[in-house]
Amino acid sequence: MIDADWDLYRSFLAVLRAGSLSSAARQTASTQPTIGRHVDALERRLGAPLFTRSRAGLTPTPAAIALQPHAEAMEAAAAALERAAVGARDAESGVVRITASEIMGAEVLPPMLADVSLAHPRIAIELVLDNRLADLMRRDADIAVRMTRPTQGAILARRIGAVQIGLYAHRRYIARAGAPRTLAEASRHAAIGYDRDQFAVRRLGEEGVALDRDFFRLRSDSDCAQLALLRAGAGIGSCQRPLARRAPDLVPVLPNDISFTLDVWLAMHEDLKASRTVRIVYDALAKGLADYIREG
Amino acid sequence: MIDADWDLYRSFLAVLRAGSLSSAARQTASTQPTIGRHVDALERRLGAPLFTRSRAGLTPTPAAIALQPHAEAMEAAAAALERAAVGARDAESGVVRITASEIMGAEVLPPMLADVSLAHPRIAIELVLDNRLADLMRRDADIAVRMTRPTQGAILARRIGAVQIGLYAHRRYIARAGAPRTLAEASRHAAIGYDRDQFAVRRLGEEGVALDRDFFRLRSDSDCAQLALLRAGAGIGSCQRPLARRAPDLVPVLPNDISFTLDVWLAMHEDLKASRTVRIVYDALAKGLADYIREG
DNA sequence: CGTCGATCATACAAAAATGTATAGCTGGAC
DNA sequence: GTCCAGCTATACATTTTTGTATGATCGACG
Repeated sequence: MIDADWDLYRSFLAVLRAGSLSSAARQTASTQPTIGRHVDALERRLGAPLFTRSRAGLTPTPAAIALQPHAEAMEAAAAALERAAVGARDAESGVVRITASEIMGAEVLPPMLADVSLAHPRIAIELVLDNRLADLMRRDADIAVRMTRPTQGAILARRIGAVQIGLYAHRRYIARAGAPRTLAEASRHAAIGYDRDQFAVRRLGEEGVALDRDFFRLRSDSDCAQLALLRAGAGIGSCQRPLARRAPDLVPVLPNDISFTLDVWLAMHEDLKASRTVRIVYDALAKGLADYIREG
Repeated sequence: MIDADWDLYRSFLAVLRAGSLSSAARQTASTQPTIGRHVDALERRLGAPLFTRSRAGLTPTPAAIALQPHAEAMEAAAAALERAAVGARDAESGVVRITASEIMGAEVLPPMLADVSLAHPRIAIELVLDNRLADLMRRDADIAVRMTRPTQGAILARRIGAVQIGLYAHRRYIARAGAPRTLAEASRHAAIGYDRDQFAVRRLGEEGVALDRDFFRLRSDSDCAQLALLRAGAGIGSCQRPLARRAPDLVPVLPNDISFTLDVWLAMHEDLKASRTVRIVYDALAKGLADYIREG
């Protein structure tokens, strides 16, 4: 009988995904020797080699690749169990984990979350800022604030509305460099935009704004850094309209020429519907985001 | 984030099934304090009570019951992973676990397994004797020898044939008590049969042998004990015909009146088809059992 | 009404797993 | 060619987990 500890499968899965013991250890809040021992133990119990060791990392054997779907099934079941457990407890307490884009998480959500936290002192909130989409199915987070429609299966998603995006600049910048009156003029200005983030550039392209990397004179893949540059008067950049209106010194640039909207979606797993705790935060965000959009 | 050790879920499932910490500990080769601590830890992590403790055992809360299917999904995935791992290793070595009925396991299989073991010294064999059906899906065993057609899903089953069952008695018994010539006469003899095993009695009923408990003067729910009684000349009992023919001192009783057959099935999980090790044992048993049946 | 058997909870010793630190190897950049 | 970053493997101290032994409580049963 094999009957290995289920924890070993979890380490196994982490190594499969990370590609090395060290990397897997970093992602699982463990250490490299521990993960290594787990893999050793699992290989011993299963009686089959799972990885070929090298100095560069661990390469999975065909056997390990064949085992991966099963380990992922275990992971999915564990996540479902956790969601069910969270949904089952009815107390207005516990931890709610939210994932959002950088701008949303750093600029828009904090006031709303502050309100929730004050009104419900027993609810703890974790905020994960990541422009990549976190996986609600795997329970990377309980609630997601996204700018695209969630496509995964058992996800409860609500479209809050569309936030307007426009070009802005600080008064100081305008005073020094003047305000462009046409698109052609704008190209001679200090534009703030993305560095290497292909995803963001492509998304802009879909919105009808075809720009290549060289168009930007100030480049950063961090949305927060872009916003900070904008506020510091470094140049012209895009900004969510309600956010810009809160800053009295930001003025619109070419509002009639460049303007588009991004949908705002709020999502949670269906299994968490029953959780009062998650629901409280979800509803607060729904209302807060709706108000925010209306500001624009 | 909850992110509990997966081992906790396993203990949780064991307690759910066993109904008490002590019982769960026995079934998992662990101890009662350990299982208890696991349950405590899981309740703390999930933030919800899972059991109401009492001196008689642990009663699951509704929350725990809701969580059970997920834990079972994890278990199923773990079992599938193990089967895949066993199937993937191609060496003719490892452990093969066989489940069989008492008679089959104690009287019929051992010579075959001895041959396999000699021919393949690196294959270890575990033999589980249990008249209840072990669960191949859960990987309670790799191979099952059964007397009924397996009904579970992804099971590879082969009908080896039908073994004849008849009544027998030892020469010594016949010499002392005489041989019955009719069924009516037989009812005055010392009959060997089942004690409280309803399943066995009902199965006899289905075969057209309607007998109640009082018919038997020598009762045991252990098939091995019944056979030993028969061999010791204690009375008249049923026996597989090939088995009886091996014992020179057992003579048939009323062979024309009472005789029926039991199918013999050999089963393994489909996932294990690829395993050379399991396949070797499976094929050896298939051949050995076919020869055995032909002896009758 | 007491006894027996089975249960959970707790204290303490033993065993096992983990983390820290370090050595050694490898591949790519300059 | 050398350096650097990143990786695995190993030794050792520490922490954590586990097991043993025991006490206390409850219910079945005679």
